Amino acid sequence: MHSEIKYWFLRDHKLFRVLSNDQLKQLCVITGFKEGKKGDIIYFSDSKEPRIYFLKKGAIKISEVDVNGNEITKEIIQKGDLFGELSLDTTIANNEFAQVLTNSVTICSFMLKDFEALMEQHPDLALSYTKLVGLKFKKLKNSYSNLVFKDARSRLIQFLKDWAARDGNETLDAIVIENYLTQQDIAHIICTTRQTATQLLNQLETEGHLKYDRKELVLDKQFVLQN
Amino acid sequence: MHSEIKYWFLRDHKLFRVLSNDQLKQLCVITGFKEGKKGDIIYFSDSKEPRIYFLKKGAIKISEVDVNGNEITKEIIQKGDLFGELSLDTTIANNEFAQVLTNSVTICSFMLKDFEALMEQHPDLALSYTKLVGLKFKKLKNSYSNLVFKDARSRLIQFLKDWAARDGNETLDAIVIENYLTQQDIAHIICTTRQTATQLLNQLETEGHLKYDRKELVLDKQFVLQN
DNA sequence: CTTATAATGTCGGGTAAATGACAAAACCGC
DNA sequence: GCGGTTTTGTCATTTACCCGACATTATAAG
Repeated sequence: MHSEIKYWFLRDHKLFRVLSNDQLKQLCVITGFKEGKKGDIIYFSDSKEPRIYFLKKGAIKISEVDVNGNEITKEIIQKGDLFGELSLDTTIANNEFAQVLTNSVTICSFMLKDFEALMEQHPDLALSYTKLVGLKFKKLKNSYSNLVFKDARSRLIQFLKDWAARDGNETLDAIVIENYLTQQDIAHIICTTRQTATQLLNQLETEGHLKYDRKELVLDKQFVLQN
Repeated sequence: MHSEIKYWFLRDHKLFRVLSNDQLKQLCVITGFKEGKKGDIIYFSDSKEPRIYFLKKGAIKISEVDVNGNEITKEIIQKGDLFGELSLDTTIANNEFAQVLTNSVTICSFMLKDFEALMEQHPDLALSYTKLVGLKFKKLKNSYSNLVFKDARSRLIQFLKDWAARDGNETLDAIVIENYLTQQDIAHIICTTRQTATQLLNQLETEGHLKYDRKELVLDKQFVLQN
């Protein structure tokens, strides 16, 4: 691929459409360009030079592992989304990392300080970015509430609905999702154990709401619309 | 109090120091000035005219109640802090409200749209604001991890340490906090029941780590530093 | 001081979900 | 195809915490 093309990857994100070509070049995404395959770890949050990443193709998860090896997944990042040190804060450490879920990903990235400089010059950009962070903040608040108020089954259903909305292809009476998540992955997202996730998925399948296999997930349309 | 003085309340927050007097006046905080007493509800998140609030004096909690009447407290706001529609997003509903904890509070506020307009003109402001929201985002991520990884006792201890850091007065071998929280309040913060919170507090008291009563909380300094 | 109200203390039973352990099935590289 | 590895299925046991109930104590209000 010609490197000229790589420069314009960021245009896929509405945040960067307000920028001129020269401004976009300031971010110097070429050096931050990379491809990855399933299982690769993209970054650790305590890296010396904080960056922001743009996912051009594929899907990744943002996770944290505690001292006992327990993992939770805080967010699934899809094609066209940003991740990394979005909070612009580099003082408080957190043990987050990003791992590739799909067979391959394409990523470009830029340094936090370059981005901040650009925002100083471009108030539009700063405001849009603030809203982007604000939205992610709000979504996490929502996950937090769900975790406290709802049981594992409800959280699973909620997740499946969200996944369908983000990633599903509608057919006549179903929504089909190309499945790049194991039941273990799903368990981490809804904050439960693998065994519980398995049981609940089978329970939902028995009830006729979905069909799960390693390749794809088919959700009953009625089921997704209700609840 | 002269209304001229009220205008400059916001100067207490470092976010607003970059602004000129005229710019600060644009926010029109006078109309949003109010005092409140313990138990008062300051705002609901689904209000028609979203605002951002600055807490000049006192302490409040940001909570959510679900359909069954269960409550969680997402954040304690102290003197000098901002709250309200900080995410700048008005599309997704969440049932948050703010309630006064201390005997009295002093608050000023301004409308979201005025603030956004100001950020458009003042990239510095937008950038600082993003960092502020980013920090809150990061703190919530931390609470989320704690909720999943740690048991109620650990979460209580973590909360007490945070509270001591924010609000405590150091003595020779203890940290004294003026107590404006009931055990029910604390339970909401650490996402457990009142009964569990009570048991854990008494357990910690029996172990000699603290002394809790309705007026004040005394934490053993060793205890706060360790763990 | 008296009484109402709110906050704290305590206990036993019930339960969702974790844990650990193992088997079966699906997938992948060769 | 075969053999190793990953993923999924199932179950019996344990546990942290919830839930409801009630007694006791502190605080506020008349």
